[in-house]
Amino acid sequence: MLIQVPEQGTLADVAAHRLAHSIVTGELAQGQKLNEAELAERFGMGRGPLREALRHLEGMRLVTRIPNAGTRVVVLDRQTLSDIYGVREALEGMACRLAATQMTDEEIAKLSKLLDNHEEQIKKVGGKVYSQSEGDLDFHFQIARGSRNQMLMEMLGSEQYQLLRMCRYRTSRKATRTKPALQQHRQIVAALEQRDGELAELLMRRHIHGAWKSISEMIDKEEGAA
Amino acid sequence: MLIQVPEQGTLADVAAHRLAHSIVTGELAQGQKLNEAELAERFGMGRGPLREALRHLEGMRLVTRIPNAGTRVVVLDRQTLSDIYGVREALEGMACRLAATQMTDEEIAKLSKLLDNHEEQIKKVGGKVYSQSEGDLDFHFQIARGSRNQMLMEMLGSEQYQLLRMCRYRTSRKATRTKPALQQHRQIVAALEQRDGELAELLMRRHIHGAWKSISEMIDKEEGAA
DNA sequence: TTCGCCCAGATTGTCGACAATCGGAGTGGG
DNA sequence: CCCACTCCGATTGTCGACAATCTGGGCGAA
Repeated sequence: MLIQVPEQGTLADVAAHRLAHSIVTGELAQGQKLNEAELAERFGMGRGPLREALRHLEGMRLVTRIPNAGTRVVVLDRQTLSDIYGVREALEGMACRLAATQMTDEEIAKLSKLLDNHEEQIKKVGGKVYSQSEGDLDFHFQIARGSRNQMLMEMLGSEQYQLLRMCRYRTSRKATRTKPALQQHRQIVAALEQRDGELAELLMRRHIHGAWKSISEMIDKEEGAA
Repeated sequence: MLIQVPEQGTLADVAAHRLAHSIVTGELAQGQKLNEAELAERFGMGRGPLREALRHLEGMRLVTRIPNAGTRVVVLDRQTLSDIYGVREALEGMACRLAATQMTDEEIAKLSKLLDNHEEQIKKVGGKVYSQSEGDLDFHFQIARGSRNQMLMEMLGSEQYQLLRMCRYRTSRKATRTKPALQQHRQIVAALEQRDGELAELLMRRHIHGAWKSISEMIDKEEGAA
């Protein structure tokens, strides 16, 4: 659904997808250096296609490259994360406003159902926090789809601008705040059902702002500990 | 200023920059196929670096690639342009709101001065419509800088998401609407001087919305003629 | 001791050649 | 006359080797 099949196209494409996945899931640590020869062997291909994959990732800002000094996974410091959440607030708010007028009744019903599943999983306690996070991702992406704005969809959910997804994986597995989040999701769906775009936008912005505040505190604590 | 030096890094980097520039200025037509061997010879390099450059552009969505069938310049149809302007409205509005509280007095004064130059050039009649468009670009970018949000700056002005710039070059040279645009710019600067973020956002959104309406009509006319 | 130089080892950048695949012209049959 | 098949040229995908550059450690002189 969100994770697309490895795409049996060129080797460079599969490498780009695998690397992108490894990066957003945190399997590759931030700032980690990416050795071309090593990765090429791991993926069973030559260095040519692998370099192309790295250039692709560089284009979407998942990695940083310094000439003659290698490429590294991008580092999301506190300031960058703050910036990202600010942009997300604007974009997802916009998506909500549009979705309120553009989504079909069926889509909204499906969204509501998604939250039911979500609640179910939370009751069964936290073994599967990961899938919970994945579900949250799905919720936000479905709304982006509902906006009927292709660019918005790409920025928020698709392979493009994975940065937004990256911080989620990095933070949301800590799994605080799942219950208030669910509550807020319900409120948003209610606003969509009433076709109240302004309210939906307001609620979404508040939801994301709250998420950032929570994550921000968490970072402060981590840094205090370290 | 906005156009960065060709960057004497790797060959792939200079190719990426030259191609990106050719695309956003319209020197390379939309949908045009890009032949690897031909471009490589034109730039005086092998196909390796050139392919990397294409992969980079693919990452930033300036070109589309179909396996075993070559890469083409992205095509901005009417729907895509509409989507882009919608996103720009949200992002530049946000930039304005932030800039109202973040910009220094000096920066705002400089912005006002920029508009003076701008007005000067308009009075000298339109030989240099191109530079007028460049000036408009600068105005918007300076505000993005004023937001102090790095991600916003990259999305709106820097090399990333050149799509936004691309449609400008393609449309704004027609040079209608320069005077009302200048008027709106003045209003925005006035709002910034008063540190009224809400008003500044409103004005910017209206400004961009108006620009889209104007461009949309122009496209309709073109399609009607064709 | 400490600073600077120099030299390997490793890593990145570039090229040329070869294999795989696609599109289209030409041809033959219905 | 039209459709389908085949083959060929052109273009893309991939690999291996070589050149250029950086990094880190050892050595010698002040």
